[in-house]
Amino acid sequence: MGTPLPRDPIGDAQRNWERHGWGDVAAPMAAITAIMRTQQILLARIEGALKPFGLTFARYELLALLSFARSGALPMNKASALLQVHPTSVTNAVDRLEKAGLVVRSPHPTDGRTTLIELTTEGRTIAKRATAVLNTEVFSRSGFADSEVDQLIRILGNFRRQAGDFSG
Amino acid sequence: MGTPLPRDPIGDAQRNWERHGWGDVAAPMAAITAIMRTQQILLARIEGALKPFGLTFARYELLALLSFARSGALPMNKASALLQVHPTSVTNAVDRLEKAGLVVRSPHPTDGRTTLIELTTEGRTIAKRATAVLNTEVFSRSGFADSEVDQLIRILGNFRRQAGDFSG
DNA sequence: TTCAAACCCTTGGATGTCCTAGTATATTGC
DNA sequence: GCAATATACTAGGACATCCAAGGGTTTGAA
Repeated sequence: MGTPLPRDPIGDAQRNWERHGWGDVAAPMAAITAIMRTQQILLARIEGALKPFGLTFARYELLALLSFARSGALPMNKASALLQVHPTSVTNAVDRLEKAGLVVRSPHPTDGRTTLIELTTEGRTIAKRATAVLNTEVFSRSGFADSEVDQLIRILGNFRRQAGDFSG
Repeated sequence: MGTPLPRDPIGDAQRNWERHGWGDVAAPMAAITAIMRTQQILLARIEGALKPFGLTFARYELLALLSFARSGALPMNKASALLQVHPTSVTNAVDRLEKAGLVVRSPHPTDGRTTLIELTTEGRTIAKRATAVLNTEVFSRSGFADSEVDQLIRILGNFRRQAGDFSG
């Protein structure tokens, strides 16, 4: 995975699709494959930036979410819904963040089924520092032009709405 | 993860970024987060379509790659390079595909270090059928307009080239 | 009021990805 | 020709994601 390939493998795949009679879906296939690959590249950059903090992207996302909650606490099911991941993924992330002392679980005051995730002081500090690094090292140098960012937000926003992510 | 949220969580995150003094990178952050989420949605659809074949996307990609190789065989390192995944991921996929009887490992005729992955007859059949299902059930109904597909291919192609995926 | 249905979180299992060795084979350079 | 370096694959481990199931808590309908 070091040296650039001489040719774009996704472009090749698209041509193969066309050559085998799937010309009508070759372009969407290529676009979707490109999304998969782009996600992989971006995730690697993000995880690299977070590594010094002992954080993964999944854990960082949870920390960031909590840091924006007024009280610094959220029910696990709410975190699961907002992060759009399976509840067990939140359980997993909270286990590790709790072990690292960045969050604590506490019982919900009125609903015995619910567990609140609460940011610790250190958790809030780490969240702030990690955000700064992520912003300066990854998001500010994404490689996307401003107009491309706008297009991505628009196109993927429509897609996510269609997919049932949100109704707004 | 069933009911749509009343508001777009990524839009909310973008506003939170702006509110906390990161307005200059809020948009790229939102675009990148949207890519992550879109990948997650698409992957779920793809895996759903492949499930009846006992395939995952990773295994399917390898099968498809082999099916486009003239001889129906490729060295593992070449597959790793073309799929842009770590060699151990290919080892993993080949293990399972071999167990399922869809590919076989064979020694490289001249290089003792290299292992060739070869499509079996059944592997070729499954690849063809899975491709048809994927094309008709996922790629042909991606939810992206034609113009959006073009923009995605262009924007993400530039990005991948910048990231060092290919030099073409 | 009571009890079934709904909801919340966790455990256990299957997969995928990456990284870090470790073994075997090729290539290179002296 | 032989030793040092480079390549190719695999084993083992850390994490993340999802699904299926189980146990506790609430809700709501009879």
